Formats: sequence, structure tokens, C-alpha cells
Amino acid sequence: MLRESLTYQLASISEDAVTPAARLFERRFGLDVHELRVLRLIDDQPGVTFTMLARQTRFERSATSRILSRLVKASLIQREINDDDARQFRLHVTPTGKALRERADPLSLEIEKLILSALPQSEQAELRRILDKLSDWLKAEFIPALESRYPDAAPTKPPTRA
Amino acid sequence: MLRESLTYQLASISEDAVTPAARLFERRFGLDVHELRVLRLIDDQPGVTFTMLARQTRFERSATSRILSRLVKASLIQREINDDDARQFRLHVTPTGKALRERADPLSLEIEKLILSALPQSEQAELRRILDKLSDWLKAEFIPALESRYPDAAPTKPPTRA
DNA sequence: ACAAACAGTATCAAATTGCAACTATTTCAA
DNA sequence: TTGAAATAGTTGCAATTTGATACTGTTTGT
Repeated sequence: MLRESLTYQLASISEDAVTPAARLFERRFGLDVHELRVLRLIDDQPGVTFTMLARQTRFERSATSRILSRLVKASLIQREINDDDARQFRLHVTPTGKALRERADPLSLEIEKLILSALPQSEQAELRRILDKLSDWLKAEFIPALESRYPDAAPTKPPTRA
Repeated sequence: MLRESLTYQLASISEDAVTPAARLFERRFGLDVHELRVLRLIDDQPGVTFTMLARQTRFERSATSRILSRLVKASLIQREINDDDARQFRLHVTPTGKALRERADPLSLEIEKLILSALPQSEQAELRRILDKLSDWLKAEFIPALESRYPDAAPTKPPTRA
């Protein structure tokens, strides 16, 4: 009988942790976690462009665009055309958006502290260290390693060029 | 600037790890990770009942039922009515299903080993230990803890009974 | 023998996704 | 300087996924 896989365990943990917390954020701020994440990304990089943003969100461009529209409609984000290149928007968080974020961040930190309260201090730090290492490795090296061991793992779409 | 949240980091890791591997399983075995998981659950508990199974899958009953139907159609799982209670099915993996699982398990183990190759042995063990602890705590204590600190985190549906 | 509860499936509308088409602007080259 | 190709971002649409509800068949208990 196979031990529960690491990937499944990670997915379970994140789901168990995220789902209940997400409901709380939605109740309090009217934003789901995706919207909140986009708000934060923009706030941390005032003037980002849509394309830059979409690269960071890990959802599709179209999904990102729709989230953005909702944030704009809610007056949390402001789009303004870039003087240098009128195809681009520069994105900014409005004062309302900043105020919302300032209320949301402490709650995020509290919840995170609550989750980590399952572990002694020493293990909290250790976990973070290990996860950082693991995510760096996954982003940079996992896919190449996987595809070199299992050539059939490669995506079909962009193959070796016709 | 808020550090990337733990929950988000966990979700990212699991997605980065799962998505490329899932494609491989689909190619090789024609099963997605959910189906494979259900197959394994049944194989580990021959004769489970649908309700028991649905409790373990963490998807909805209707989703579980659909997955099950696909597995049955593919002749990997067999449903037979329970003699004691004809409302229930007892689920069994067919020989075909067992054969498939026997091919899939080694691949799972290899991929897991590959992912963990990012870490030295000592940290691999440490990670597992900490994650086990964390997931136990989340399953048993997180929701109550969250709801007692933030009463508005409670689900709306089953409230305090009218 | 009949009402209520239970196991599991099927159905259908709503939400989500991903792709491709589309508009507007810029670039570059003839 | 004009027009083809590339780029930024949005929108429409079809396909899939989801979730709730209804439904069938069986059992339980009175």
C-alpha cells in the first residue's frame, strides 16, 4: 500500500488551509483570493503593465484580464494608458484599494500565524527554509529533469518546431 | 511588502509539482490524477462502499460518482450490490485495474524521488515529519480554531439550527 | 403495509476555462 | 508615408466543470 504521495499531501494541506480562510476574506472584503492576490501584486509594483502582471499570476491572461476588470469596476485599481506606448496600461492601486489592503494584510498574517501555531518555532523556520528551497528547485529544474527522464512528459503544443 | 503567504507557497509548490506529472500519467495510463486516486483508494480497501469512498476523496459526491462511472466503464472497477444491503455497492478493482495500478505506482515513486532530490536526505525526512504534523493539525483543529477567533468564518449553510 | 430515511445516480443550470478572434497601437522597412 | 507584421490587452464563445436538486430503488421501523 503506497504511502500518500508528497504532491497529494501538499495539495491537501494547501486546500485545507486555504478554503476556510478564503471564505473569511470574501465575507470581510468582498474579494476572493485571486482578486486579493492581483491587488497585492499591483500594489507592490505600482505602474505594472498587464503583461507583466499576467506572467506573475499563474492564471491565463484572459482570466487575469477579467479579474482586473472587476477590480477596476470596484474602484480598487486604476488603469491609465502609458504615455510612451499607448497599447499598454499602467496599473495603480487607488486609495480605496490601498485602504482595503491595509485591512487585509493583518488578517493574512494572523491566519498564517494561527496555522503555524501547529509547530514549534524551530520547525516553523525549518519548514519555510525547506519550502523555499523546494519551490526554487521546482520552478527552475523540475520540468527539464522530468522531461529528460520521461520524454513523453513534454507538452504537445510547442514541439520541436515544424 | 508582505512576504508570500505560506498557503500560497504551498499551493504553488503543489501545482508546480502536480501539473507536469499529471500529464505524464494521463499519457501513459489514460487516467487523470483524480481517477488514479480513486482507483488506489478502492484497491487499498476492497469492498468499500460509495459513501465511504466519497468521504475520503475530498471531492463532491457527485464528482466522485462520475469518476467512478468512468472507471467502471473502463473496466478498472467493478460495482457489485452488497448482499446485506442492496442500496449499497461494494467496489472492487478488476484485474485490469490492478495491473494498471502496478504500472502506475513505480512511476509515482520515481517522480516523488525526483522532486525530493532537491533536498538532502536529512531535509527530506524533516519535511515529511513537519508536513505530517501540519496536516494532522489542520484536519483536526484549524477550522474550530479559526471559527472561534473569527466567528464570521463559519459556513452559512449549517448554522446554529433554527 | 406505509412513511421516513438512506445509498447512489442523473439531470440541469451556473460558473469557469481556454482558445481564438478582435481592436488599437506601434514598429519597421520599402 | 504607407502598409505589413508585431504587440498589448479585451471580449466572445464553446467546452468543460461544478453544485444543487430531483429522482430511483432499498431498507427500516412502526
